[in-house]
Amino acid sequence: MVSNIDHKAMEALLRGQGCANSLKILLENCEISSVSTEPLINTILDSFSLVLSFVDSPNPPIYHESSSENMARPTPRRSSKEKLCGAQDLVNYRDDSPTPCPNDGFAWRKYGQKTIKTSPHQRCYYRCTYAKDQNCNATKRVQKIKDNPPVYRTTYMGKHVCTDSVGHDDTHSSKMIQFDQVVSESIMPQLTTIDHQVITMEDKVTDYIMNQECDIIFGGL
DNA sequence: ATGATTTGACCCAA
DNA sequence: TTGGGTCAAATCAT
Repeated sequence: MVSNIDHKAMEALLRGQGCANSLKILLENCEISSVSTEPLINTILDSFSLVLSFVDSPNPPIYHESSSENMARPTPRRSSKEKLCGAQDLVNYRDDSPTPCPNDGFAWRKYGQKTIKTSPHQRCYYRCTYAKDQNCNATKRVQKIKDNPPVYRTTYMGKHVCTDSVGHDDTHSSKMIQFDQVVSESIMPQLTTIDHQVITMEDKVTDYIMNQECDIIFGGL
């Protein structure tokens, strides 16, 4: 089991690495005249500072981009024993497995995979691990939408009603889902960022497709 | 043995 | 009829 601090450190490292790669691409393509490199550099430095703070301090500062308890973490592809349902954040996370599945703090079980007509990539379907046990109807779809750098679109549908949560209370009838800003838009304009977006789920909405799509970029890691 | 993933089949809406 | 979403048996991993 990886600690929460490790999750945040990993996330910060990946963010910094992603920005470094973006900077590299900009430099290689001589695009520094059109795009400021300063935000990239600052983000990289901030990432390292954050990681160092985790190492130095037993009580690391709360990362400013996150308001919920759990950050993504690089879990092994199979973590069947984990009880993770309840975390909210969708973060920049790289998985070396052939089928990247960014851990957003929920426990998901894959139940299908389809080739999509309009896309050369397959779409994977996941549902909450506790869908049966607790009648949790949360599902998500993950589809690669871009090759280089690899960009994955995750679409969340339904809401978590499972109670096996860590940290965040997810049992309310109204659902607040928050996504971390992965990388600032000025840094990666191609990335659809959702900065602390809050979606309130009303009970009257029966077909409450959240359709919160977040393009997750695993830039050249 | 148990739980997760894979994958072809099936269902249904457009 | 076609394509997207889900089911469920087979397979795999622990």
